[in-house]
Amino acid sequence: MQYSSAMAGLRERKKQRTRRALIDAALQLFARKGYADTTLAEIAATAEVSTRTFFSYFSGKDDLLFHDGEERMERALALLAGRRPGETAGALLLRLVEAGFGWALEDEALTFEEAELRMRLIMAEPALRARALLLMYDGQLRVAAALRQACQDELDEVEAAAAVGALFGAVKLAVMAHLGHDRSLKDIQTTARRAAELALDGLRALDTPPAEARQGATRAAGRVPVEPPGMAS
Amino acid sequence: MQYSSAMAGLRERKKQRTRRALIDAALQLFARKGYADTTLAEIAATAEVSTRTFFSYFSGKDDLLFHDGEERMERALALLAGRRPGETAGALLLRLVEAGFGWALEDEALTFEEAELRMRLIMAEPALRARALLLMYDGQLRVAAALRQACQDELDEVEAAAAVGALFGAVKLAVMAHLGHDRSLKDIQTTARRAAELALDGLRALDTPPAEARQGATRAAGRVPVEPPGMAS
DNA sequence: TGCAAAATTGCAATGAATGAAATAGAACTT
DNA sequence: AAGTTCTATTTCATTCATTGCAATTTTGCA
Repeated sequence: MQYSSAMAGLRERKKQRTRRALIDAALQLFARKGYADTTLAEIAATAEVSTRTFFSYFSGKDDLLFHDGEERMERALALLAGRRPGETAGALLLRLVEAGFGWALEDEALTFEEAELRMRLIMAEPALRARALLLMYDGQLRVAAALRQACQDELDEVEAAAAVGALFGAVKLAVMAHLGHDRSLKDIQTTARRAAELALDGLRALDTPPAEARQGATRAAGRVPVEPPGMAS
Repeated sequence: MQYSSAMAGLRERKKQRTRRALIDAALQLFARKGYADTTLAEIAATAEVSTRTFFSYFSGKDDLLFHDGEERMERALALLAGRRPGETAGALLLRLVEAGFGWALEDEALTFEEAELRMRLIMAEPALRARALLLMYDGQLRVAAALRQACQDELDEVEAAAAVGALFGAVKLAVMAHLGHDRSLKDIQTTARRAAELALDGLRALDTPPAEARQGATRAAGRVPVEPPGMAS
């Protein structure tokens, strides 16, 4: 225990380089041959390390694609911990969603191409989809716990969990279902906002289709009147 | 193609028996030694078939535990297709949630012990949790599509997906977070109902903690007045 | 009984993942 | 600078899930 955690030794720098080399090698191979058809041996060889070494950097082949999740999570938890004085639980959660978009966009160290490749791989490979969902799920549990902490006496455990589950569940499914049609970042963001608004307002807001009372004060955002009025299969 | 799908030939009955034998053997071994420490070879040996044969019944070790998902899904889709004349989208979804509980309870061919064992295994093994979440996710997409179909002109794609995601997301996370404390079926059901109500009413319903207007007509269920009125942090 | 389809099996191979011991490379000490 | 300690890497062996293929057995039916 010579020096503290924030070191700059050669050893540490080398490890970071190897880590990047593994990720880059993997992404490149995945892009070229697909996820399933790329072996760990190939990845390790391309990154110039032994196959065994791979496992001291990542817990498995899939872990490679989800290496930056923890950092995001910590920022999310920090945001929740920094709840503003008069802020309601709903507003706090909404702020988290918006902040998440900001983080995703301003993320250096992750080009658009990489992000898109990753998304394509995840959608194509069930194993990766499952892993992604697991991370979301575990993350939501942590967010729910943090929300409960931030709102102490206002929310019980079930309410906090339900709120988080509803909000992110809505956003997730809406974005995923909408994906495949278009892929403009802007459109996705709009979709996510609509879904979030819907979760905040409650599903019953959908129960009055014959135009009326749909302009609740909180309904100001998103919601461009774009869809064709009539439609059938 | 001598006879149609509903046959009773010896061949078919034997297959069903083998299938059950595999499931039973697996559950028994999982219960005794845990999921990870049970090999396919052991399962196959216990069920008196070759290891290779296992794969003509299940797609993998994990598939064994999720064999009854498709049937439930079909019932769910049928329920959605049978939307009642004046029924709102929210009411329809709520009816689906309630029906789901009914199905889970009146399910012969699955004892409480089995259900509980399965739940324990899924919670303990990340790989199984991931698989379960994947099934839920894919299922929700199908439910959203069916809901969209059932409500034709009332919901666009994003609204349908968001509604389904919010409702089931809330129920899922609330139940999961609440699990571990108690395990009474009744309690779980109550938790699920509260979460569903919350998703239907919208998260903003939580935004007015200083007692007032919290007795919306739809808020009749659960919700015992337990929390301390005051709050600060 | 005998034939055709379907199910089962044995065998081999691939690839992910893990454990253990040996080796090489850094960092620190004197 | 040489020696020592700590850590990363490699090598080797092993287990296990999964898949393809060819051989074999079982079942349904004429």
